[in-house]
Amino acid sequence: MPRPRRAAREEILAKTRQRLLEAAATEFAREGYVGANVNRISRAAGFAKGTIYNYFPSKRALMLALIDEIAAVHVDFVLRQVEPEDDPIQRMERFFSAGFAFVEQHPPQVQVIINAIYGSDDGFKQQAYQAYESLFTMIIQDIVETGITRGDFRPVDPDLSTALIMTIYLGSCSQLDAEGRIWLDPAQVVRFVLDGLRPRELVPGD
Amino acid sequence: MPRPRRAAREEILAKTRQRLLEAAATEFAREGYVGANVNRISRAAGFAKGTIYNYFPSKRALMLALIDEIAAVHVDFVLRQVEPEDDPIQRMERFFSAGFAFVEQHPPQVQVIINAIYGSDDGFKQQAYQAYESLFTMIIQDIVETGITRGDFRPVDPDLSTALIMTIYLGSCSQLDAEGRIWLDPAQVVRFVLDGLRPRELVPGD
Amino acid sequence: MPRPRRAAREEILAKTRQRLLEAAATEFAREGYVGANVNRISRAAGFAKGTIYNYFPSKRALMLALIDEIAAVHVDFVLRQVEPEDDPIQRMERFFSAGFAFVEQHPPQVQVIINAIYGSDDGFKQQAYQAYESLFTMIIQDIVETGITRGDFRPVDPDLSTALIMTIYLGSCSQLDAEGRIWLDPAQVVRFVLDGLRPRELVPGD
Amino acid sequence: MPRPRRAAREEILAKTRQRLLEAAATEFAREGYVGANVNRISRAAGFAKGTIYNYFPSKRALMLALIDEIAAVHVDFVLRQVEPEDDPIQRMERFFSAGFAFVEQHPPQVQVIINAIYGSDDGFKQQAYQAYESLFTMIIQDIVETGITRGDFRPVDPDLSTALIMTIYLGSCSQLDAEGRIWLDPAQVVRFVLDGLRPRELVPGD
DNA sequence: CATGAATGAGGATTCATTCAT
DNA sequence: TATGAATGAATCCTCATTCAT
Repeated sequence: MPRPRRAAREEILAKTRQRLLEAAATEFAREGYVGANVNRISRAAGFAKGTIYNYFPSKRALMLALIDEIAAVHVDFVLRQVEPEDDPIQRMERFFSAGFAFVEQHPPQVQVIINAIYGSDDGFKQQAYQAYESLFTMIIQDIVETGITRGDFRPVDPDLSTALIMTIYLGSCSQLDAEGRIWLDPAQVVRFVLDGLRPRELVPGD
Repeated sequence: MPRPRRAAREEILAKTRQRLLEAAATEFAREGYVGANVNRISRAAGFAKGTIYNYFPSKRALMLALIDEIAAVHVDFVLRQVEPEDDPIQRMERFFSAGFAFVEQHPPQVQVIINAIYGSDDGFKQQAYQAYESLFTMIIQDIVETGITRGDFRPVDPDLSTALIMTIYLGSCSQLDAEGRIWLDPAQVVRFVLDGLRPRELVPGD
Repeated sequence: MPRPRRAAREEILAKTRQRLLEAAATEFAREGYVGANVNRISRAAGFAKGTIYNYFPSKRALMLALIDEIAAVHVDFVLRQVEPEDDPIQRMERFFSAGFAFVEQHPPQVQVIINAIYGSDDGFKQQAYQAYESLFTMIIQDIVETGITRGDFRPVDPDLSTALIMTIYLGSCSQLDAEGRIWLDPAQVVRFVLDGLRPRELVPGD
Repeated sequence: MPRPRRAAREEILAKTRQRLLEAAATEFAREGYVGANVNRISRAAGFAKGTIYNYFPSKRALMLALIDEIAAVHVDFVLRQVEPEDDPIQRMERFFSAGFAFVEQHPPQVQVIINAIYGSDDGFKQQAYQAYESLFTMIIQDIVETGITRGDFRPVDPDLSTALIMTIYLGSCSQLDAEGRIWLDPAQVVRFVLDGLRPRELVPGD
């Protein structure tokens, strides 16, 4: 008898897990990992204190799962919008515009990632780096290296450039005004980056 | 009246305060603000746990004082090395080389600042911004604007550029390897920035 | 939904709360409010130290709740015994005999109230006064004023007399011997009060 | 050479002690014994933290000395004003008027005594009782017993009456309004007491 | 699986007291 | 004798986690 709705049951479980992760993002973003309160997360998600431990074995595991979850959505969101483009320059523009759009749509999630990357916990930092690895790879290989190969970019060091691009992206994302909007103009940021990568006639004496 | 060398006494006080701030930087850097243990700081500085409260009224006040202290030293260190130069390009190079040198010499202090700027506590963020304001002003006015005026840089937006420069600087500072060395090559970072700012012959079709 | 007997659960909660209040009375009575140890209260009630914070948000809130609780029981106990009587004199006798009986049955609770009323904390004082207001009103209106109206008492000032009666009552309650017994003979105390209130033939020359 | 001003030196010591006791009264009155802060007392008296320990070996000793000091002044003040009178009734009136005057002139000191007598610390309670013993004796022997002997009072139990008189006195003293004035009218309080003691023509049926 | 009462380790803070100067 | 820096025990309170229902 308790067999029929296997699918429905799993769907409920997935939805509950999702609500918990959502609430966790808000709490971790506002209070930081150490300052966050697990019970508050569970109650904010509409459950009792104990429920969250049916889904995540510990606060730390919750944070790690959250980093993974955010990164997965984030990476997917960006990659999906970059993919259709062919031109490295336009791919780069797509990367930033999609990235900034994600920030505006998911401020707490982005704050969680920034906390993980710039914070003091090496475990979280590593988790974030691994989760975003495919995005890194994409930028390095599909944008920077392709751009250099095709002559759209100067022959910069791909690893360095990629690191700087991510730095600029993340740094820009953390410059929010009171309403949670990115303070730097995305268009200008991407132009600054592209200007740095664009090939040029050498100025005499360079 | 037992006035045992007023000056000597004040010197001891200053030295104790310094040791406490040093220990605080290490603790806050490793554990983050919320995770830091005030008693541990006091003992790491060589005192009993209560001693720190003779110097700072609360954990929060300690953190704020620490941000100020670090920023003062940091700003002073960088400005001192930038000042002798005249040329905006060389000033910029000095800014990065001095900045990276400071990082290598004071890893915990820098981590504290990064935590403050990228963390969730708006009070700390604001404190850091204010404490670094003179550095910002210097970059904007004495490097970027002067560089534009003199034709060393393209006519970029000074505020935006400065924000990006600081972002790149801080972002680079937080990319440390296991030994606490900056992972990005400082020379390459500054070259990337200068390349982005350098005036150019427009490539046809631009 | 694991709803194990809603009523049973609430009963357990109420019992736990009661045990905590009981232990709190003992501790506050012995140590005073500031000297009392919250952890000790919780353990004396048979729980871990944290448990008390599931029932009272703070030490202060616990004290306020305790004052209310004691006053409610105290007032109820006295009023119940005074009510059946009609005659003001007998009501007064009942007031004292019931009051003293309460003291002998609940020494710590009474000490807590005395601490609140005679102590330095105005918040506690006010809480106690409010909680005992109905007792005051009863004495004023149902004993003193009625007594005066009926000619059982001299036309004294009702407010003053009531204040003095309560003062005498509380003062007597705090005169305990080593075994916690009231040292003053209740019968004599009430006789003293009634003598003061009784109407009289003026002695010549008065 | 350091011999000459023995007297002057002792006078300074006495004055310092006095200032410390004064400050202690204020602090103990406001915060209660446990809540009082020794360092604050010393600084309020115009000295550094440590100074108070040159005069009193511990916080507890300070409290005990303070009780003694207050009681001595209090008893002396009241006895001096009662002594000139011969008539027990007028002695009683003097007792209350002098007592209330003392309260209005030394509110913190009186609060300290009330705390001691009604508080939870038996050591303080005992100290206060002993220090006020001569006042008790005076009331019992010189007012109540004499009054009974002379026919001014009814033949009440002297011990009981004295205890009640002190209870009424102290209770009245602790009923202060916001400005620290005694809320009960002293004249009415003493009249109430005297009415209770006065001999009378028995009302028929009594 | 959901619940929430109970747990107890951990940590910020206070403060009486000491003692070198 | 006066000072005040240093001490560390003591305590309120938080909260991650457990587990019986």
